[in-house]
Amino acid sequence: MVKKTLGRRKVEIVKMTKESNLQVTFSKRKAGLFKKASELCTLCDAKIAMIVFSPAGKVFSFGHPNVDVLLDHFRGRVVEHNNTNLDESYTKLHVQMLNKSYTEVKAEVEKEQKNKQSRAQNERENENAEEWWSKSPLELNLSQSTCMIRVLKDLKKIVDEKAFHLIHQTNPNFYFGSSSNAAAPATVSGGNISTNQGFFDQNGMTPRPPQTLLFGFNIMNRTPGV
Amino acid sequence: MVKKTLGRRKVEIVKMTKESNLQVTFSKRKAGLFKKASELCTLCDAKIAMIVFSPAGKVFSFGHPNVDVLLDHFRGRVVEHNNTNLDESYTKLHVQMLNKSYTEVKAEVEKEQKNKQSRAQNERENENAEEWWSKSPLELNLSQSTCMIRVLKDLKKIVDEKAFHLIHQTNPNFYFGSSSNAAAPATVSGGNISTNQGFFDQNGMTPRPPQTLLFGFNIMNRTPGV
DNA sequence: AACTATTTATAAGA
DNA sequence: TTCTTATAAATAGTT
Repeated sequence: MVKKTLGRRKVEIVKMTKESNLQVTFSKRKAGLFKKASELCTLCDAKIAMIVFSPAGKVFSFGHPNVDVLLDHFRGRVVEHNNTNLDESYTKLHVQMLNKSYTEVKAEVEKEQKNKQSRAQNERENENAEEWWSKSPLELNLSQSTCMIRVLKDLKKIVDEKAFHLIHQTNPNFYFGSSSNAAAPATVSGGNISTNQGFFDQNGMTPRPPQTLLFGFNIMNRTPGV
Repeated sequence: MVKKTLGRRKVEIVKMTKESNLQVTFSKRKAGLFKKASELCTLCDAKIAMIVFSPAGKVFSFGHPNVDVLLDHFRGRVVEHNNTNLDESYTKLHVQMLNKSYTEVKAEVEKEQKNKQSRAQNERENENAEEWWSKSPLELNLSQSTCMIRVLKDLKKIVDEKAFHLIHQTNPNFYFGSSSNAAAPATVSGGNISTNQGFFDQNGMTPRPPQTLLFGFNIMNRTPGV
């Protein structure tokens, strides 16, 4: 009895050389990663926000219950939300979110794909979706804000602890500020820029202010080109 | 020959009932998730930012190359960065970041743990780390900003597409605005709040503005209580 | 997109 | 928590 395939082969975790494999591997592993995240959310009642950029610059996000409130708080808007004009500040941000677990979304998407509609129809309807997006407000109450502050404090403490150990270990492999082509690397007390592995490795395009910033829900079964 | 254990058992992906198992499962699966993310980054040159909240509210983050630049751009600060006072705006945010892959950090942390120092020593040194943190500026150049804008546009398009399908599927299981105990749930065109699975499930604490917002590097081998 | 042989992750138990 | 072990699950290479 001959073997049909060699089966899974062990791979070394280094940058893939074969471009042909990279895309499919990216898709497969991204799906796996989102699934794992979803399972962790369900099993352990965890909250996870995740953003994945493909090498080509496409963006995929996973969020349970949603990504955006999390990030908004992380960015120091907590205090602002304790004030009065919560709705306004949030409306300006065009923050909208969905609250579906990955598995639910995936199941739904799969169901959808079976009785899929014509592409033209989708195009038309997308315009309505756009309107729906940008109009919806987000509210955040005091209890939620204060909770987040506590969480932030925890995070800061953790990071401070870890940061010290890492930075004082004669290993200069850190990233301070922008890296790839900054004119004047900022010198930091106790260290300076040593890595050139910048986040942005693409050439720029026409700058245009984003109108709505949306994420915080799961995009899966949708990998149109990595 | 008797079996020493039953081995891994199949588990249904639902909220774990046994509290005793939940914590260890959370730790294990979080480690696995971070490892998978790290592998995806290395293998496929992907960029990933991930934040995980344990049910107890502890925060863990993974970022490659770092989380913070990503989020900062997502939050609509792209235009701002195309202007002049980049350094100032960023300094105000106290944005600092590390650029180490998960595996590097993990290896380092492990090494560190072997010749660990006394806790008192760490405490003292932490104060210096704090100072180092809050002083470092971050720079972002034009090319990077414009690149991010493109990425944002892609993201918005993806979300808009998917959002339509999801919202128009007679499945009201979405999350608009805050949920748990908002006084007046916002009514959105075409739907309103139906889920009560709020992100915040904890009681508030004394509100205090976070001084520095730091993340974007990997915290692993550090799960002091979920 | 499917298929399997393998590798990898991990549930229980210690 | 950390280690072990048997098994479930993910996935690399192929079709």
